[in-house]
Amino acid sequence: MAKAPNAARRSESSRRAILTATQELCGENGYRRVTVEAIAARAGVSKKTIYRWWPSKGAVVLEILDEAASITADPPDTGDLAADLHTQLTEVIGLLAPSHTSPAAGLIAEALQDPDLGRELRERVIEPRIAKFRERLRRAQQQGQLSPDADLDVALDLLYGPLYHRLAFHLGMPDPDYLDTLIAHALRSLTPPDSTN
Amino acid sequence: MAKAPNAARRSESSRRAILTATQELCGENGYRRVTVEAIAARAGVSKKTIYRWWPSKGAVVLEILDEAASITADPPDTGDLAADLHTQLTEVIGLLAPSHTSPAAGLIAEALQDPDLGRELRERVIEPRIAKFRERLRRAQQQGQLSPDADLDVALDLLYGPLYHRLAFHLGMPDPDYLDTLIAHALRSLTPPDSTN
Amino acid sequence: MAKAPNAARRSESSRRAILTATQELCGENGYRRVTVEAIAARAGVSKKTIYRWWPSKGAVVLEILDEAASITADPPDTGDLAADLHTQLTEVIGLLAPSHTSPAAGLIAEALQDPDLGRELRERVIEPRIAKFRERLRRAQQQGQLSPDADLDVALDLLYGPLYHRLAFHLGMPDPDYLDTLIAHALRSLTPPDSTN
Amino acid sequence: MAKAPNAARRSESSRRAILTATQELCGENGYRRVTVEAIAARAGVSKKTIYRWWPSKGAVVLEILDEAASITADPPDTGDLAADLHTQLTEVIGLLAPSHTSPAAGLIAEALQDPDLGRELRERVIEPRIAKFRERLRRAQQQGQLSPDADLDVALDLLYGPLYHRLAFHLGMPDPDYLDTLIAHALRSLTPPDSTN
DNA sequence: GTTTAATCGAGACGGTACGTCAGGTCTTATC
DNA sequence: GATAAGACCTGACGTACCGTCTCGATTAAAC
Repeated sequence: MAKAPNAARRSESSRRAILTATQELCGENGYRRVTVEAIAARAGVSKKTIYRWWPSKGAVVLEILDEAASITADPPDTGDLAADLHTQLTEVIGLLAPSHTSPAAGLIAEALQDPDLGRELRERVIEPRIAKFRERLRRAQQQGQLSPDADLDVALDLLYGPLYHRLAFHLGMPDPDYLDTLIAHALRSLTPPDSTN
Repeated sequence: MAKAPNAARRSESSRRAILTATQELCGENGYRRVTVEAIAARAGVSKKTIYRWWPSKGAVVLEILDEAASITADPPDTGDLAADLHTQLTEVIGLLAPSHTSPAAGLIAEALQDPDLGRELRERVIEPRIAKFRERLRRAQQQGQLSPDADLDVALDLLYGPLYHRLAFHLGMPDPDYLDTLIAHALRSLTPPDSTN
Repeated sequence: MAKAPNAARRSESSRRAILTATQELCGENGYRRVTVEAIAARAGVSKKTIYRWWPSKGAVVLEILDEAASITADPPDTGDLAADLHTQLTEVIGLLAPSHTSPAAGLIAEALQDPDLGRELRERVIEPRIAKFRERLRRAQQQGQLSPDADLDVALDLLYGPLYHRLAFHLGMPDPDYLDTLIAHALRSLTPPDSTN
Repeated sequence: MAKAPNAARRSESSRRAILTATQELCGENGYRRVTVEAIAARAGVSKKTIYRWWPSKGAVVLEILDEAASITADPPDTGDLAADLHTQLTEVIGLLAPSHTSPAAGLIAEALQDPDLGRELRERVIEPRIAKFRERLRRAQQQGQLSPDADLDVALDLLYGPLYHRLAFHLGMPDPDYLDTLIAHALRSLTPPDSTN
């Protein structure tokens, strides 16, 4: 505790400048080519200030995603499950594309090879959002739109999986029609065969 | 043209040493921490020799995967589709885990941020294998095990997707039971509702 | 003018703590490795407080020497010129050795490359002491112990010179016997050849 | 031994560029303000190349002095001892002045606080030259120009000392007349009182 | 006895340079 | 002509201090 920098005296303007510069540089050059030096230069900030508050470039980008995620509303619940899923997944697709300039895609790539960063990413950004998504699915399940014994983890894998499959191999994110097809298949497999839906 | 290295004079022993050293170093330190310098030192080879034949560390690893893929047999076809899928996906899981020392996972991570490497990876390693996998599915479709109008791309997304979803967030690869569950869901959504399977 | 610090409000305890910490750190690590940050930490003082009253580390050390010099008595005058010179030079040797932890030696080294600090050092510490030394020599001259036309600057150069010559090349300070030899030579060259001394 | 860089492959042009750049920068900014980064930039060389062959800025400057010393002829021997000393000391004065841009003065200042550098400076540059100077004095002694029992170390201290005394306090190097006076005093103290010189 | 204004501790800040590391190119000598 | 060895330029890394600055809290002078 005693070693932590004194957050009370932290300069909010520097923090903002760093986050903004990082986002801009990701957009311009792609996550991979962003360097801490360039962030510092663009933000008009010393490298020390970046390293004082974040352990690495990845942590800065993580905070960007974290902020973005905080602002984002909860998963929609209009009553139409398929439509809500479409809305939700479209938003995720928007975060991941285009993969070579998306901070999110860059961070996922780095986190793949950095367990610490991966854990941070999962705990601070992914799981909270997934939890809400799962709640949405649970509500649907309680309303009989999903099989009562459906495994919601399976649902998450079937719905999110294709996005990351395609991301991994630059296959291009699903277009709206294809996304609907994917959702339809996922839902069909999670719905009782004799359902009257 | 005159500048292209003359493959006829290429030293096979150097090539082997490089590939072996790379694979060992990936296993020991993880893809991320492997450097061309370390490969050269371990292989008893000059960096120049590596760069003469491969453009980057990623390309070396790609060749390792390529070789491994060539050796691997075609997707199994025992007649039992679910079992064959299980076999096939288990093999992929074996390639991807553990994600921090798997050359494949490392290469996917790097390719995410390097379009050229991504293209190479897709064309030389992924697509040929997927093509065979798709053939296997097509045979199943012709035998009525899948809906005649099922979209095989959807099948690929539903079957492979969960692996990459879990890879992306260090969620752990599916265990055999869960894998069966995933396969069952995928197949159910690709099978006519009135199917007697 | 309004910006000049108000000496009346100055905290004497901070001043003392800074000077003490500096002296300790010089002794422990050598002048070169002493930093303003370390002084502040050791003294329990903010860097701002140091910079408010001194322009640099060198100035702090200068004040230490200045204080020490003020305490020190005037050059001795027992009537025995050679003995008095021996006493005086021995004291200077004590200040300069051991050269890597002596604040004085460190300051001289830094002043060599910093004209401003050099001027301060000369004006505040060196010249006042040299003036008294010169007076002592003048008294000796008036008493016929030195040639009436002896150049006292030469005397200073011959007497002090060897110390700095040896300091410059880590040749070790003269031991008492050698010091006597040096003094004898200096005096001989400053004394009339037919002197009956 | 195995860890030492392979001097056989060393680039002489880089070495020259580094030494030249360093000398220029010393002359322009003074030793103190010369940085390894600036040397590298001016020489069109990477910092790595500098650190491969020298441990520090001081070592580079040391090599400059070493080279200069190698080129310089031996101490003169015209038979006129006082004149030869004058020539020799004038050359040393030329090396040390002006003290704020002279590489030699800067190096002496740094070596004062860096025992390793000090030892290198002494062994590689100072002692070889002093040895020849001492030989010159010994020849003079054998020819009866100095007292047969004169201590040549004392001679060195008396002759070189004033230069370093004045260097230490920015007192200005002796002008030719004053230098003659100093030499005359030193010689008088080293010559038998009844000498007929 | 209050004001009140400067100093104090703490330490964040923009900088400069450090010394190190790896990338990818080029040179030299060997086979 | 390909190779092993490794020097080279480039550029980024993460760190150490510099000297400046902003914050409340303290404190001594002026009211």
